[in-house]
Amino acid sequence: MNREPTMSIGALAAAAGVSVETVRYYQRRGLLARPDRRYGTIRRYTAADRERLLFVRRAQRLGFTLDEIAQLLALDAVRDRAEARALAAARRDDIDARVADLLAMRRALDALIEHCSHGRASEPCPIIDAFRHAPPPAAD
Amino acid sequence: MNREPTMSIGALAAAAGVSVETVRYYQRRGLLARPDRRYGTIRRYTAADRERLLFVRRAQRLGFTLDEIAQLLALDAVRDRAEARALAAARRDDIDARVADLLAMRRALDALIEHCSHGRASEPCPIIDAFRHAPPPAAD
DNA sequence: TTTAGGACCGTACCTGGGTACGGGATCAAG
DNA sequence: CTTGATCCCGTACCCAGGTACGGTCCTAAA
Repeated sequence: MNREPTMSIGALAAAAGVSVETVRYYQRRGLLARPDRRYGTIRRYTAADRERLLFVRRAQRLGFTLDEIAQLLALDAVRDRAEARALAAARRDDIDARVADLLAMRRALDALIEHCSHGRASEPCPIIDAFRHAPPPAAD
Repeated sequence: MNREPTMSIGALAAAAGVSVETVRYYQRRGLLARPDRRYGTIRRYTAADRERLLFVRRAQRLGFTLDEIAQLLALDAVRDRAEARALAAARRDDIDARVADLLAMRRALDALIEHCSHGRASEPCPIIDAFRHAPPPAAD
């Protein structure tokens, strides 16, 4: 594996399937280092930079926010596994809560759609009607 | 039920559990009408206005965006049940897709957490390691 | 050598669903 | 009549996660 800084920012971005602007954005956010310009005035990137960028994208796909990813990266630096596990568990619980929420919505919508497909047209639509007569929303 | 415009914007907002600013925002978005100021310089609202506001909030709780709610309101005005049903079905499909996504994330996280809790400390954390060696993310 | 296509940088803008601010008018209570 | 709470309105700002723009500089290929 090539450890020499050979890639331009464009090549790095392409290798991870993101835009150059996104790479710069991650640099601003502190997720990626901005290498210094030893080789002319253009910054060059290594395979390690590419791995780190891919890491960010993969973690994003599991629902981590950029802030959480920054934390993971920091935990990795000090090899704090317990903390990393806690972070992952928090994400999992968050996902569980969101799924439960979505399923409740789904059931409600399903009932409405079902109800709406029976019954005569030009009566008020049960879907819309339901919003009109449902109990007031709970405080969030 | 009182059809006279009696409520101030503050009373209206309180009745629906939202802030005055939110009511104004909905007016700007075209979800709520801005009554004219026939009774002095202060705008007054009716029970119908309150119902419409509650409608908006309930629909929001089922995951409709404000734009979709505006559509529902328009469909209601012309009593287009088929279209309302289509909108609800689209929301439901959207929810299904999101749930599937979240469950995939959840499974991946679970596997990582499980894997991480076995194995010796001060080795690289499997959670973080997984991001490092996983296949490149699919293009979204 | 010229020229197209990057790279560089700072800064502004986008979405969605609001929240906050500031200055003036008005209303109800004491 | 004054005080304090509301109302009115326009405008700016917030969050995340970027995208877009504009101007200058650099580099590789013909």
